[in-house]
Amino acid sequence: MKLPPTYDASANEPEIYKLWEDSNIFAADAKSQKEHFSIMMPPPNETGTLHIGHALGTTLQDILARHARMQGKDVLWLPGTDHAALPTNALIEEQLRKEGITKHEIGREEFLRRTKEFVSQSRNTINKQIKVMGASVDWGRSRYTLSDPLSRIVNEVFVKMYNDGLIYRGYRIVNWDPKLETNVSDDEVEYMEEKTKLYTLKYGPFEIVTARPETKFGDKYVVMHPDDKRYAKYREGDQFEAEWINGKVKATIIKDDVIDPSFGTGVMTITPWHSQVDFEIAERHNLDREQIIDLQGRLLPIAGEFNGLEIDQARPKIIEKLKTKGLLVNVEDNYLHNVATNSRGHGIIEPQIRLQWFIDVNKPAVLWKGKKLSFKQVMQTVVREGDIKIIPATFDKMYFHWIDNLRDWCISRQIWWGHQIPVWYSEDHNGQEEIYVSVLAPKSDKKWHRDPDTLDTWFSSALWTFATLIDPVLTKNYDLSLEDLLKNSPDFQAYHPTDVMETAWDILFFWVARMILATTYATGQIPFKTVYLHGLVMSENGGKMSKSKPETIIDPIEVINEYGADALRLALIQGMTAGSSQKLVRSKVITNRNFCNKLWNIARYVENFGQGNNQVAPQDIADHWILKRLIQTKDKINNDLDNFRFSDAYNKLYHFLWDDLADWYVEASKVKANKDLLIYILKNTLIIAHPLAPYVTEAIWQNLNYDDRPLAAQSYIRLIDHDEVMANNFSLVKDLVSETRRILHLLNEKDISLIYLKDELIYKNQTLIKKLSGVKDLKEVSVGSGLKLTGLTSSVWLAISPEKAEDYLKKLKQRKEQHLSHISRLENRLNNKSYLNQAPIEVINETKKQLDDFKKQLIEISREIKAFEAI
RNA sequence: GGGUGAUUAGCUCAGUUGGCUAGAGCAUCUCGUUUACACCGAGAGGGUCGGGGGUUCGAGUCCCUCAUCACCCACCA
Repeated sequence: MKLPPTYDASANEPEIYKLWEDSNIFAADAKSQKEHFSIMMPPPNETGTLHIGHALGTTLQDILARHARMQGKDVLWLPGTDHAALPTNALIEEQLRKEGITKHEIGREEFLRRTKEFVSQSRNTINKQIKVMGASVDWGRSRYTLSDPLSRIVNEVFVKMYNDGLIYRGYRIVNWDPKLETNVSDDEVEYMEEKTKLYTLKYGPFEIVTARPETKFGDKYVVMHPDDKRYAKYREGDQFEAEWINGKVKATIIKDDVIDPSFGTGVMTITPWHSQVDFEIAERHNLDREQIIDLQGRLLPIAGEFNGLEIDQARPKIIEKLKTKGLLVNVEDNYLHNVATNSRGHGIIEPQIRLQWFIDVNKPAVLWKGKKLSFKQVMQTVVREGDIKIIPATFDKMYFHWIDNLRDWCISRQIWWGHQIPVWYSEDHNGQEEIYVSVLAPKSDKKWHRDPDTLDTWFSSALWTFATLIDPVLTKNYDLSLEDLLKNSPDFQAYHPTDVMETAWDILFFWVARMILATTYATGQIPFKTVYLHGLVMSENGGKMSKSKPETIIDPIEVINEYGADALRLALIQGMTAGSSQKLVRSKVITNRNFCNKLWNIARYVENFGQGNNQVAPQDIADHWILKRLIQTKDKINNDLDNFRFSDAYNKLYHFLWDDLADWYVEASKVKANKDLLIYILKNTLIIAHPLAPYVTEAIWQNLNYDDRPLAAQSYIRLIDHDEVMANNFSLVKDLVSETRRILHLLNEKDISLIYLKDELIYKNQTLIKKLSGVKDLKEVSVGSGLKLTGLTSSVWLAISPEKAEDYLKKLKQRKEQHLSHISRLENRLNNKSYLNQAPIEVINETKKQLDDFKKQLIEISREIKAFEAI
């Protein structure tokens, strides 16, 4: 089949993906004798479509997977999706709101039915998109966090932690979102800057400052710094009466050093039920707490006449009342402060004290390498001791800092979409609450009711690397313990710990850290050996892409439709460095589309020579040279990919393919083609390029019928030998050609001959040199004349009269100056005793060689200049 | 308030333990339609590596300092 002149990605890609799927080459084989390699795809949220960040992650993982496969490993790249409890729940509630109904009206069951319908649609879209990007995942092993098998593991781990005393239930202050009626973890809180009023109020003998007067009804403690001299006469525990919003209150003095004496008056009252800091003060001093605001964000009866009002309505009325009572001292208008919001849905967080489930991160109950450690300690240990390596290493600091400040993890949520907590309650005969914590529901005839709360989404995601590897069939057997399940699952035995976790750095805490926490505990293994973190992809103007600003969003699917998946993949990794954000500019995508087309056209050229022969051998100097370059390139790319240097690998491929192969070897082959070698070089270039640009390479492979098995199933092979001297001879010819071209272009001359003194290399390759350099012809002479080339060991002249070469003379003089300065720099270096004593011998030898080369060239250049001046 | 990272050609970015005569792509300029490719070929110009100081035989790379930008954490009563 004759290839068309340009590579049309959209015409080739879908068929190729189908070919890969049909030939089942991405299926892992746990029983294989080959070395195993495993990587888990971070499961995308089933809330919509994939964004450009997913495209980057998918590309990097695909490169790793294909590279490992070509190294002859048995590769498992496991795909899947996340039920994304909070975001999904928020989305469905939003839908309901638009329809004018509330979740309470339709009930839990109907709500879940709707949600399931929505996510299954969303999942289809996502899976399609993953295919479009060319991801070589094992679809047969696709997993879902809210599926039965994974839910079983979620329950197992919950129960195990509960039995080990690592999960407890308690009254704690949580981040309550009245909008979604759930609490969220600290990490899910997002602060937004807001200008508001700051009120100074009179409170007994003190003045206090607040931005939130509506929380103040129950305040009966006044707190100040113990060392604050202004208030030295007050002692802890002193009491006084104060006129307050709804009449007189009895207040108590508390001294605590969290108070900043320089803020406001240095005195504050506290509301432990609705503030983290206040709650902690109350804990330390054993103080009363009272709820002021209910879970829907309305004031409670303690607010007296304001009972039932929403915060926004109540605030101005409260201030009005304070004013009439003469308690309002001052109002500052533009007070800048941060409002806590839920990062999903942006409900304003109202701290509340609630009975919740927590994971204790400080209790030493995790057995790790023979020691009992706390979750915090395990998470620190595995990274510090190098069991897990984070790339780039700079994220270590962030990781440790996060763990140092980690508090107990609140894992219960009040939303409906998610894993319902496996806890049941009942009353015993004394009316005392009885708790039943188990993977299965209690069977006794007592009346049990299940805890209505669900688990934080990240609890199930934390199990992703191993829960996905447990045999789903086994999970139906409840006689098996978690240990049994792990032991009897071939996939877990073969693929865990996984080799790499590749993900965006912004979920290092949410997810990566928690996988480490849960996996070390549940399996005794690390979840992965290496964590590779990629940066954010920014819009063309450098800002973050955000859903609220649709014009900033680059849709990967649109880009792929226009330029092809390979072009997008290559654009994303070109110049990318781990952990740093990058801007995706259109010109970059075009460049890489062109790259794919270049490869396509090399193949078109090679296609002309028909089918190859098994007898491949280099003959001419160009053959030896291209083989040498191919081997070097292959080794370097393999090394780069082994070390996660994606951009470097691509850079080397780019220049090999474009500069060496297309511009030199293909051109040389037009003089004399070694057909079999040409095909051999192309085949192996395709193999090397395949992990980076899978579609176009496979398209060529298929079109040229290179093998029965797809390119995606091929392995790197040991390349045939080449001769060093021959290869270097081509380099000499290349230099000669380049210099000739430069001079001809500079002088804007054509139809010039090259003449040379007897030289076997030039004699043998005169057709090649003539064709590549564009000279009229080559002649052997006994005496040279014209412009002598300065860059070569042989004596070669351009047969042009020197009078025509004024520009060239200028150039020569410039070069002479440059050479002189280099020479003096290198000589100084070599005269420096400290340098000679301390620099490594290779560096010194390199310097000597450089100096030598410069000197040799200088002689040539000077001689040429003299010849000019003699005219 | 605490911390981290960035600053290299007009633009987007590489530069792995210090050895660099600082690279690439795009853009610019010159020449060129030689049938694999104009999504092309040949050639050229363009940077005192943010400023200042230091360590070293040697600094884009390490240290200090300043400036600007980005991000993270904490949270302001």
